[in-house]
Amino acid sequence: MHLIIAEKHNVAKRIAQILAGSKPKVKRVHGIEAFYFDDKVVMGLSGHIVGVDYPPGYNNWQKVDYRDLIHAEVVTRPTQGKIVSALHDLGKDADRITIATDYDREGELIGVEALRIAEDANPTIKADRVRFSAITKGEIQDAFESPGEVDFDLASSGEARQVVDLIWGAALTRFISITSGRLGKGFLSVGRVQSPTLALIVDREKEIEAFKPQPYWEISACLEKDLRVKHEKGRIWEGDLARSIFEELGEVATVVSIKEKTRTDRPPAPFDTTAFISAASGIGFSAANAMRIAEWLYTSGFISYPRTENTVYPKTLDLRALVSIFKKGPFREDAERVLSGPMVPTRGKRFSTDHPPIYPTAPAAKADMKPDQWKIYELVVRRFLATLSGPSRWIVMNVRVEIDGQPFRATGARQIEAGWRACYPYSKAAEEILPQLSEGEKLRVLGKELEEKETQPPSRYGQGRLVKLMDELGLGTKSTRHEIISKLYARAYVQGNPMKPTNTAYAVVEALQQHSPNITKPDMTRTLEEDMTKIANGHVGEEAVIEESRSMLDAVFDDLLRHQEEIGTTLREGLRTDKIVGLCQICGHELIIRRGRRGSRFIGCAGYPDCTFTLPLPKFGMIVVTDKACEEHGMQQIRIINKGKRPWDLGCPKCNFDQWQAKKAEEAKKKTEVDLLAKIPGIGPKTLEKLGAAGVKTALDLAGAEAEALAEKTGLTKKKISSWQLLAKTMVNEAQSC
DNA sequence: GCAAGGTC
Repeated sequence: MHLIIAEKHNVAKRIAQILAGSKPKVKRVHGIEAFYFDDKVVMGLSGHIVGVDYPPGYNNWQKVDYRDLIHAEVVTRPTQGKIVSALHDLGKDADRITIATDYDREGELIGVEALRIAEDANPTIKADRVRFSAITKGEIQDAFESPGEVDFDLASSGEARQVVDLIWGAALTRFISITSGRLGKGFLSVGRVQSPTLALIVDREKEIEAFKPQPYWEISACLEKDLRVKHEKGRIWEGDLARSIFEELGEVATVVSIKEKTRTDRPPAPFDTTAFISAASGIGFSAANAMRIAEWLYTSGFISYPRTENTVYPKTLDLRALVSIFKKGPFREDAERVLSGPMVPTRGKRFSTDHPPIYPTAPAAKADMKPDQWKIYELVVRRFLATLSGPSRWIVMNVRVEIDGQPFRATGARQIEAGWRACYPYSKAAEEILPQLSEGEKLRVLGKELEEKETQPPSRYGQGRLVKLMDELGLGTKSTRHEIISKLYARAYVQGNPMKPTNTAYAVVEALQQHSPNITKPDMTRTLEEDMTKIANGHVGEEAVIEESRSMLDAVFDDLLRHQEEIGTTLREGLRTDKIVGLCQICGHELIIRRGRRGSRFIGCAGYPDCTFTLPLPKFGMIVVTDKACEEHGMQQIRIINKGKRPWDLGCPKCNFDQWQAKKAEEAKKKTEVDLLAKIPGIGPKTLEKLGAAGVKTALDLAGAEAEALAEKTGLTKKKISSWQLLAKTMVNEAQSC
């Protein structure tokens, strides 16, 4: 039998369909679908099916020596048990295995992982490799007609990457966590990709803090015909100059020149993952949420594979047929407009062979999905249609005006052809219509304005922008960038969007920048890439690269361990400041998030034991001290993050506690009133039921009820009710007075 | 309980 291995289930299915003349037979092996035809069977993996880790015995963070961790043997073990078992079974019966995983480095490694399992089951199995860059009939058939060899060097380079990442990540993560005392659930982490990313955010925040705003002035004037003009100098840095210009402005403006130009505004390139996340971020989706929804749309058959670096549609894609699927439904008008045009697709800068750009694969109705899913689907459809639309055209008008010798200008823009903007409303460009004017025309000056402004600091990174930046710097991959960002939130290194680093992040980045600077820079990824290329080319062995990396890490630890005490001090100080909620209103000391003996958490006063002020905090979830303060109590608002749930904005802990107490008191009051009703002599369970059905549930309800109406509703006598009411009133009064 | 990389 001939066994064929693909990287994912979907691809296995497509390959089987293409290679089998007829429909392949589906059989489950250990729960995994395999596709049979002739004497062949195709099976899909789920990416990596094994992973690297330390052998047992290295699990105790505090007890394992760092040096041992750095030099420990790294083992590979199955992470996808069922798939491994299926592969083992199929391998036993196969005399040939063809690796048909994705055509890239990780794909080669994933293929070798599968091959090793098959060889374990059948040592004499013959292996080969097919390479294709699109899952089309032509490409697949060509690839299978001339298979090549498995590239073990390329796979080794991927393996070196895995080991280096594990060793550096584990050793530094443990060191930072132990040294800061943050063990258990709230540990601090370090990694080749996450730490440089965090450093970007921290460095930007430092820039913002160090920013000194510069004052400047802008002069504008309002003219007849509703024409607003600005002084040509734009920003004027000297206040005296600005004032003197402003004061000398007279009553009449003269139009000096009018220039018109047409401007074409080209449609956007097809979506790769980075551009997709960036666009989704622009309409309010976090990177991780956008990818989660895209994943769902993909597995539900609505869009193509969402993890791609390609911004050029492959020739084999039938664009006209694809647009035609939207001839019915909400995109009808746009689809018809596109179909009636020349339909020349745009191309982005990056052309790779991994997967096509993201495009819609099936029509859908709004009712088919949840609102967020629809928003993302609509974005993909509109982007797709936009890439096949013509440019948007504008007439740009530049008007120069003089007021008492001072040059002013106005710029207008009028859209004359919407082009792609007709179907892609996400990036707006506003029109600015200027009145009809002629050169030499005189206009009265109706008003003038001198505005004092300040230069603004750079803005914080939003998630979309950060993903773009990571892409440019080579940090992470199309599949991992959004996960890395989620990780920074999970570790409480950042909060909000745009992202603001916490003091913990400052402290960790600072410690690393001082003692292990390479892990905080994108260069580490770059050097690792270079080493991997060397391994792939056969110039150096996997082991040599790993050993060199180990000795570099040893040198880093020489320094780290020498300074462990001072690193611990600064780290703990950073962590402490993230736990300050505000100042105690009783004694003025800091209010700090503390941990109780049984893992409970509370806000306590630093003045303890002299001051015993406390506030409770929820048992579960990560507590985040936000930068918003309560106006009434001056305390920072609290946010609780539970994995997989929406964050809970608890707000000011004092307000929250007061509300909770008020609610409790209200409930307790209600309860005693309920209890009181049952205590009235003559009211038994049956009568209680009757009263309850009539809406009388507490003694207070009874006291306030209209006796006659209640008698009618319950069938009880009015006399009885009246006597109970008397009792109820006294009981309620008594209860309230004590 | 650590990383980053595949995929669902």
